[in-house]
Amino acid sequence: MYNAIKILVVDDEERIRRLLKMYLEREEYMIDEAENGDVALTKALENDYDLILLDIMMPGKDGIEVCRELREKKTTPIIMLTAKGEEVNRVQGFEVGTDDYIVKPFSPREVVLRVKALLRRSSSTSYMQTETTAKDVIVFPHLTIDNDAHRVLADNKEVSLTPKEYELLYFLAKSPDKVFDREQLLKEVWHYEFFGDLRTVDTHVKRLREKLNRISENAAKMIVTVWGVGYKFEVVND
Amino acid sequence: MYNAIKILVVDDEERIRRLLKMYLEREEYMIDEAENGDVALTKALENDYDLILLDIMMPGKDGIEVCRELREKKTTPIIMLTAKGEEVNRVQGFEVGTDDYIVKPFSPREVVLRVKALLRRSSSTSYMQTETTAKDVIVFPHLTIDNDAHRVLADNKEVSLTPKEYELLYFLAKSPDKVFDREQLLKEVWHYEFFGDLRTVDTHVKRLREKLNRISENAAKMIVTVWGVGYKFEVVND
DNA sequence: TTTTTTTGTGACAAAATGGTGAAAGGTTCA
DNA sequence: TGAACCTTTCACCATTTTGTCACAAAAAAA
Repeated sequence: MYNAIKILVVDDEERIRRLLKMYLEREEYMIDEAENGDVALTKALENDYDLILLDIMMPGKDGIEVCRELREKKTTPIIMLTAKGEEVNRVQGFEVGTDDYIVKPFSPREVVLRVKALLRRSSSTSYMQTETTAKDVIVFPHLTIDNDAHRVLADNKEVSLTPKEYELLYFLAKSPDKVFDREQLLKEVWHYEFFGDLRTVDTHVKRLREKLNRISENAAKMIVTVWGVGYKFEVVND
Repeated sequence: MYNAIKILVVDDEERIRRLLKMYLEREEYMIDEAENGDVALTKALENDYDLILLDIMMPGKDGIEVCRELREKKTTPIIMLTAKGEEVNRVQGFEVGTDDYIVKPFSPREVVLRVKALLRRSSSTSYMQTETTAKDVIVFPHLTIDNDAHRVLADNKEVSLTPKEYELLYFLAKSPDKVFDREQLLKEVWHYEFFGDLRTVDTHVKRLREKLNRISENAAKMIVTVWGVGYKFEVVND
């Protein structure tokens, strides 16, 4: 099964784990198990689970502690399983960073509902994409330009560019396959009224290629010299 | 005054009670006082307070005990007043059913802020608790911003920020991976019509980083300078 | 091939920019 | 009111970025 939603079930009681697993697998989720806090933490850090069902009461490292420690590294959605009413306060009280809780004894149907609800919420709410605003991102093979973050990724690794380098690349990439001569580039990217040295453009192209090339040869190849005219951005076939 | 919001202030020190009463009356709340645990409990059970400010350290029945006993009968929102350090754990450690806490010595501004936030939360939440409540909490690895309580936790330790520092951080964190130039920040965070010195932003960023860094290097790293443009909030990989 | 034109490149000084500490101006509070 | 705190401004400094040039390399033309 590809792209399956992965859920980690953490409880010291084998019976409970088996129960949860059964119901959740019926919903096509992929279930992983952990029988104590330490195992849970290890697994949660190593894998990117879509959700974690976490019992509070466990010998050794308890659920709240696991939650705390995990939150220092990840924001995986967590649903707490609590034995009694009282415990709810502990979870609900402050900033443990849980997303929901379920009180035992729970009905399997309820668990499934909560899991679905939380998955729905977190897939749309996660901090990665809080805003509904359309993002300004240009994606090419080997090269991504995120204009919101002012970030350039070549083969998924960040390329650190200076402002002018960035603007030049962004300008060219906005109009792929279109050639610009040096005058146009000075006017559009440099916003000069009257021109400086046309060769300034060359120098920046040089530096840009250099930085891209350091990370991805393919990305660098996309800035193409058009002899006698200027430069253009072009998607090349490897 | 009809429909006034009633708050019970519990502390054995007369000075503290007077102080709290002063701040809160300025906000049009109706204040009642109790100088020890037993009186507090009696009053709290007889009246329907909208909120209780409860000191932990008191001769006789202490705050935690009062809270416990009260919780058997009522769900009145409670903010704990704690002296330094250790005590926070007892409250924050989720043993009791408190809703928020304030560490002494407190700033009046903070008290009023917390009181307002908790009143807002508990009035809209009624008995439906977690389900419908849209909590305004942003969680990142190493950093949590609880906009309800106006509290920032870096690696689960509280960071005490000034109002401007807090607003700046919150604003940036609300839109991760988005760069804002200094003008935008002045406009959005400072609400300036006409601009002041753009470098004011730098100074605040400096102090914000300083405070975060004092507690968590990883948290501080999330405020990223984008050279030639401005600042952004970004989740970094260690 | 040789010559001419155009582009790539390294070096370097000038300019721009952000970090920072201190001081001045405001605000809040006991 | 004065003290403590917060905010803003400013000037200095280190660092980064930029524009320019001279020369090497490459491509086109003769």
